[in-house]
This record gives sequence, structure tokens and C-alpha cells, in this order.
Amino acid sequence: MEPVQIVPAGHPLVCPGDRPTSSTLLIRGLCARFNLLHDGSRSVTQISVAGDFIDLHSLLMTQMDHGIVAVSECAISKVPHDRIIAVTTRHPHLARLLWLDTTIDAAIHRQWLHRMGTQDAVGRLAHLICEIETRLEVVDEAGPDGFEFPLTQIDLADCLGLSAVHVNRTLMTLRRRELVEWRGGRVRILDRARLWALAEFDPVYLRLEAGPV
Amino acid sequence: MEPVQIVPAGHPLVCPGDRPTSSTLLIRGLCARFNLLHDGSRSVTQISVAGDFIDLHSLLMTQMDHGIVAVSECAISKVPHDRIIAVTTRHPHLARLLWLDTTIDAAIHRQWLHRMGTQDAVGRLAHLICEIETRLEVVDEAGPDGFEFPLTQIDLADCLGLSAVHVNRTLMTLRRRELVEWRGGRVRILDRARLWALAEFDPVYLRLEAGPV
DNA sequence: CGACGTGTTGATGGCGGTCAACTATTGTGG
DNA sequence: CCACAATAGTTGACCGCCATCAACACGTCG
Repeated sequence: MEPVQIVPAGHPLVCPGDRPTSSTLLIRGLCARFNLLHDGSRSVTQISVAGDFIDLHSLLMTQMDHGIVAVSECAISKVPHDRIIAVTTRHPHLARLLWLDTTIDAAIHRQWLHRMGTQDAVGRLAHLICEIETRLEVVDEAGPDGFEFPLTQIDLADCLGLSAVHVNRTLMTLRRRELVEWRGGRVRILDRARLWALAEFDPVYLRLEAGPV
Repeated sequence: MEPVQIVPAGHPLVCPGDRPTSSTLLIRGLCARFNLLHDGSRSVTQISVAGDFIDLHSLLMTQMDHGIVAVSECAISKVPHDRIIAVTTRHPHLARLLWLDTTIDAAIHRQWLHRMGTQDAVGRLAHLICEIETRLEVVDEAGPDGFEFPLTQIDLADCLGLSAVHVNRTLMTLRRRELVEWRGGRVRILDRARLWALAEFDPVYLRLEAGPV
């Protein structure tokens, strides 16, 4: 494994069209996976947290159809593809562990799809906050005093399929209802029970309890 | 591998909460993967066509967070999980092939997410038609005279995150513009160039050209 | 026949997009 | 230190896409 690299916020980690020869393990920070349309519109399809293998896909896909950008300052470590191939060939259960990772990604995607299709703006934003907090708690980056979440409202708009203006109004709603505090890239959940209910959040899909394979 | 089974249209193949001990290979027909919300609302997050391993996830996930239903009459064949584990342990490149399948699923999910977030109803419906036609062509189930696509407009609504009424109006628009013909569960594309342009469809993400691993 | 599911069309209203103006914050150079 | 620019956040006005409700047409099946 290569030594740890520090990547500044806003820096691209993978660009659409790349053919990477290594995959990247995220050690600290937040990344966003995004797709582009020809007209320049951008969708964020996933947020990666510490511990995620952010472009494991590139091991199997010949060419990237999307990009990944650092949202905050990140610590990463690159693992050459041939090394992964070698290790997983020797240890099939490791292959299955990584494969499980891909499967969880897909499950999260399905949840996002579901939210996009059925929930309104308030529900979608609330759900995003719940998901990120839950995932950050696992890696001990979220506690009773909240967590770092330095997305701009423009980034949030791309996550939620909303306009930046409406993200603002939606955030205001959550603040006015005293559900969350959101200042300077830091989020604190004030009333988790009500927020979960509003978001219809149910963490099962994150498979945090997944047993050994 | 178990013998081939025939499943009638509308029949559930996997229910949310199941813990399957085998995965299902779809040999003929169409299936829909769906997520449920507590309030009963349903989202279709994926359409599976012949050749797809429709619940490969269940190999690695302990419990299903979604269901799969037969949309048309389907021919399936179940493969016990221990058999898959055994084969992929012995042949790591087979494991990677199946893993690639999961990766493509995720890529399709990201496309759907992108569409949900950025396109209007006409664009989303057009894109769905393009994607299904392209995937069916590969397995020789779509030709110049169209393809079978027996989704009700209610199913379509769940796919696209629209109301059934608006799906109807949107379909009418595509018909009036003489882009598609849609009668009795059969779809024919009348002007592929214009439909692709309207949908901003670009088949790269389906990775149909993916080389050996 | 009537019941039922699906498809079709009209009327109405709300969520959220768009445009615009303004504020707050940061960083830059003079 | 201040002037200025640039980016992000905030709020208001207006309007369009799409949800909702409702009514009706059509086919299938009991």
C-alpha cells in the first residue's frame, strides 16, 4: 500500500473517463461521487466517509463514468489494482468482503433513489443528515456535539436534486422546527427522534450489523 | 443448478426481509426490484432483463431490504449460495465477473439517480425506454419491431417517481411527437435519434463493452 | 350483467424552479 | 488599513411542472 497522501478540499480524486490502475482508501475526510450530464448539470450520487473504498469500482470497470471530489481535506491511501487482484485471489473471503462493500453502495443508492422518488425536500434533507450521522458515528467522527459536514448548499442541491435556493429554504425549515443546528460546516442534531420520524429513517439498509461471510 | 422454473407475471420472487439461501438467474422475462416505505409507497429501483442475476446481493447481505417481483412471465433458475461460494473460491476470475455484475447494477442506479435529480418527466421516461431497449437488444429480445414491455402505467410511475396520471400524459407527449409507439405492453421506437437526444441517453454506463478482467 | 383494473382527460392547487436583490464572509491587492 | 472582488447564504416575487381529485372509457373476468 502506498503511503498516506493528504488532499485539499475541492481537489478531484477521480475524473470521469479515467482508467485508474489503483483504488483509493479514504482514511479521513469526506468525498462526493458525482455524475455529469452533457449540459454540465451535476448530480452527487454518493457521499463517502472515512473507511470507505471510494473507487473500488475502477478495479472492474474499464473506464470511469463518474468522478470523485474531496469535499473536505482528505487523507487517502492508494492500493494498486494488481495488488488487490493478488490478495483476493489468494483469500476469497477478502474478495467477498470487498464485494460486500460494493453491494452496500448499491443498497445506499437504492435508498437515495427511493427518497428522490417519494419524499419532498424536507424529508430528503432530513434523511441525508440521518444517514451521514449514522455512518460517521460508526467511525467515531460524530458525537453528541455533532459532526463536520462542510458541504455548501450548492453541493446539497446536487445531492438532493433541488435548487440551491430551495435547499436554503428547506434548511431554514429544519432550523425553525429546532431539529438541527447547522453552522460553518458543522451539523448538530437537536431532536433525533423527531428528525428520524420526519425522514422516515431506518438504518437497516446500511447493513451495519452485517455478520461475517 | 436447479431446473428451470416458470413464474407467472405478478408473482413475487423475493420479499423484503427474506434471508434467501440461493440466488436467482433470470432466463426469460422481466423483473422489477422495489423498495417499500413504511407508509406503503413503492419505488421501483431496477428493471432486470434476461441474463441478469437478479438477487446476487442476497449472497452477501444477510437480509433483503427490498423485494423483487416478476413483471411478465419469467423463466428462472435458482443457484444455491454454497454452490456459488464454492465455485468462486476455486475460480477467482468468476468471482470478479459476478462482482462486476454488482458494479454495473450500481452504475445503473447512479444513472437513475442522476435522471431523477435533473430531468423532467419526458426526459426520464424517454431515458428508461432507451435503457431497456439497449439492454434487451444485447440479449436479442428487442429488434426493429420493438420489444415486450408489459409494465402498467402504475409500475412506470413507481419507476420514475411520478404519479400514474402524469405518466399517462407524458406517454401521450411521446406518442404525439411520434417518438414511440406503445400498445398492449409492446413498445416500438419510431425515431431513435430524436429519442436518444431527448433522453440525453449515452449507453457507456451500461459497460456493455467491458473487457475481460 | 356488474365489478374491477387500467387507461384517458379535465380542473385545481402546491411544491419547488427561476430570477432578482441583498447581506455576510473571506481573500486579494493597493 | 481599506477598497474591491468573489463566493456563499438569505429572502421575496412569480410561475410552471406535476400531484391530486374527479369523471369517464375500455377490457377482462367473476
